[in-house]
Amino acid sequence: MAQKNKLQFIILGLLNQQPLTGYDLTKAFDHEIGEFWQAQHSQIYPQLKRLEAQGLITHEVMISGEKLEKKLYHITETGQASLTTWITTGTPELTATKDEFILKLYFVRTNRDPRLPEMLTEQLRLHAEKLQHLQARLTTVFPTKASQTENFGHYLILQHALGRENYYVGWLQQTLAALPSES
Amino acid sequence: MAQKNKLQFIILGLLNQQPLTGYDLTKAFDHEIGEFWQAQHSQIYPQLKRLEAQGLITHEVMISGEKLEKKLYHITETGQASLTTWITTGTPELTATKDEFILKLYFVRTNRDPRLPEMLTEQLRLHAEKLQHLQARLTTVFPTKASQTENFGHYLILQHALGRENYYVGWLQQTLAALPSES
DNA sequence: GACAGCATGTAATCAGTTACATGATTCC
DNA sequence: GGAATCATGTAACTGATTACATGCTGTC
Repeated sequence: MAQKNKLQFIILGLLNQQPLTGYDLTKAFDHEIGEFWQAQHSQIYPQLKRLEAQGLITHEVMISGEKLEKKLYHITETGQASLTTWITTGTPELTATKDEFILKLYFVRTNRDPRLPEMLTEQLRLHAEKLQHLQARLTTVFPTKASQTENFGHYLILQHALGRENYYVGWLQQTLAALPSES
Repeated sequence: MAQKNKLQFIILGLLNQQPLTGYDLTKAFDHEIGEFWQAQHSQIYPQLKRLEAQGLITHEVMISGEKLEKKLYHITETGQASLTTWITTGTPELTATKDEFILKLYFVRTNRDPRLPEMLTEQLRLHAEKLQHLQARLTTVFPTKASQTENFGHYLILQHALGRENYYVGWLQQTLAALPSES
């Protein structure tokens, strides 16, 4: 069932928190939400038009300075209903993680393949960096116990991503250590 | 950089093990390799034509029964070189895992959201099933220590997927247990 | 003869990336 | 005045899914 256009729900979810322009939404994908989902402005602007045509959002035109027009989008009640339905409806399909490194590994036939140490070491470096980055994010975005329950979902997924990277790093270290010594 | 056409390398990798028809390749995505990558025949047949046009594979026509033609594809030396280059070249981009459930969680604002227990329980069931399935696969495909080093890459990624699901299940259980009691 | 499975292809559509294109505002 | 950033859009292309389309083989 492909992707079933998840972007529309991300936009609805973000607009449900506060009115935003297309530009604001684009920036959101460069920062916070970009940690686990990406979208470019060339995808966002047409999607906004479609959502508005469906009556899920509306916009008002704001003027910046002399004449620069920006469109501030608001979610409608219909939009909120659509968002709620999406969140409430079950998510019975586990999306396969298309990890290119894992794919390459599949075609390595023996544990004596001379490329293995280098391949694993590179991934170890990358995932250790990601782990560090997530650790820093978690402590800056959620410094206190109280802040964690304020934006609970965001806290959960950051913490989940951290745990996942932690597992990945451990697995890479173990696998590297278990390789037969080069000889 | 999008996907950079990984399908071509999967096909090359599979043909590097043995000659196969388009139909065989399609089936491979329903079974073994389908555990972590998907492709339909409508994507495979055109890709085979492109790979052949590039000289990375060739085919011979086989006759089944009276007149059913099948095309048995072989990898060429150029194809093997291309496969090796792909595996050997670094994999510096970590693909973000686009997990729809995680995305939904992001829009849940408080730990008292009444939808949380149900959402987490459903995922727990799904990932526990996946975990069991992977465990069964690992013991049937790699019953002995010796078999593990025979097809080392496949063993590694199955074992990696198992560990990942194991982490996911544990995280879901922990998160469920830590929710405030319903009242 | 019916049916499941073998075998190969194309067409239409959708999601997502990259590139093209334009203009205003703010700060130095 | 120049540069970075704000702000909005379209076009071209790629990767992937779904649907359309056809015919043969082996088994009951």
